[in-house]
Amino acid sequence: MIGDGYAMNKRHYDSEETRSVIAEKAARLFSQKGFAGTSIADISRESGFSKGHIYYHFENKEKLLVYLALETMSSWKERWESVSAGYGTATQKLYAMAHFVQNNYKTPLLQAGQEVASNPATSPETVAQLMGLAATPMHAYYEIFKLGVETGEFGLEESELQTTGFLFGTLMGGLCQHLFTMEAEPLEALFRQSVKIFVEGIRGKG
Amino acid sequence: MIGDGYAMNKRHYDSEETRSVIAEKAARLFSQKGFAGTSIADISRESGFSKGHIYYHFENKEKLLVYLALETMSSWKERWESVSAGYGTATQKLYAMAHFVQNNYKTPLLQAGQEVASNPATSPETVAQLMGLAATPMHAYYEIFKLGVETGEFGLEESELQTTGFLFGTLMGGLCQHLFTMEAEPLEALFRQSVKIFVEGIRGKG
DNA sequence: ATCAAAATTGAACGAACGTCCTATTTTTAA
DNA sequence: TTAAAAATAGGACGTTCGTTCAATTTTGAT
Repeated sequence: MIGDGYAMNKRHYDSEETRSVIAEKAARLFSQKGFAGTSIADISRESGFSKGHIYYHFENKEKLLVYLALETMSSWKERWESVSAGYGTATQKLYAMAHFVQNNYKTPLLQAGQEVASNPATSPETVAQLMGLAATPMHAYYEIFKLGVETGEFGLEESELQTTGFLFGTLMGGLCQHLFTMEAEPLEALFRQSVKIFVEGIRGKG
Repeated sequence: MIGDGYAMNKRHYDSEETRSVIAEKAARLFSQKGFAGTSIADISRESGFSKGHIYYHFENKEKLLVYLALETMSSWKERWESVSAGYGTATQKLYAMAHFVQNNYKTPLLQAGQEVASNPATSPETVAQLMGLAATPMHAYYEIFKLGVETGEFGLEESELQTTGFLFGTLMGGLCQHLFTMEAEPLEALFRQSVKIFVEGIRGKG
């Protein structure tokens, strides 16, 4: 209790937990039913808090999605960097990424983001924020392929680095769409086979 | 004018054209904005026909989407079979497929179908119809890889045939999502590179 | 114990939604 | 030319939507 001079302005009445419950339920709903397909009433019912209270924590529906997408992506990046450090070769990192994506990448949420971004009625500011999101995983993929070329694991031209990362990301994203409908084991096999095809398809020495 | 005994019951007052205009515009809207994100008013505005008239041609919004998805897929199959006959090797067919998909595959529409199918409020009959749709392109992909194995172009186990087709389809579908946001040329390059990676990644002789 | 601040509710709003219904116009057959 | 049929428009319906707001309960500091 001594020395509480300044840091005491932290407000821990904890409606922080409420906020995170709302965020969690909203994320799942947006992922499963899309942005337009999810109503505030849905989020209210699922989270157990009133519609009005959702607006106490989030300015509006659009800002809620943006918040979710941003938070998801920044946490994704941190976690991947931690995982990535445990693997040495690009090939290993690629397999690790596939496994990581299956368990962490909330692609459907980013899809909801794309839904919002492609709506002409959406504010340019929101669009800009949402479009920047795809850059995070793309950069991570790019880094792996760049490493692979440097180590000689992969035989890619400089110009193919970006596009290969893009294609790998597209495939990862596509597979994630089946997260809610397929069982984990066969889906994991598909993730692994994806990596195998890419590794074989671009390996050095032609 | 002679011999009009029976086939005369064909009604060609041609509101058939109207129907197809509505269908066309609705398909583009569902593709771009999703099912929930597209209103009947949107379709009315875009097609130039009144809201009420849309219900003259289609029972309701859900049936309209099902009709579009079904029609799109059956026409897709016919056209592909016609194109496919012009190419001899599995590798050639794969490149042809990528090009064909970019110009014909209305993947976003099937995504809208998935959106509807995953909604618990959707009738089981509709769900069943929509879920069967993905089978059409999957079978076409499967046939190509099967051919490739038979000719020795590809080195795949029997058990990998289905999954490889599935992965190729996932990648094609993912790339189609960029049809509305990317320019045609760079997108075509991505389609081609996809095929290259697959062909190299699974070719015979290891 | 008291009181201001924070958290939370529930009702109310206008707008937009899917659908339906009644005209009105256009087409076809007689 | 006329009358039935088909095509089309436009508005009315009940509902649901996102959002706001005044009222209430809970919390933290004094």
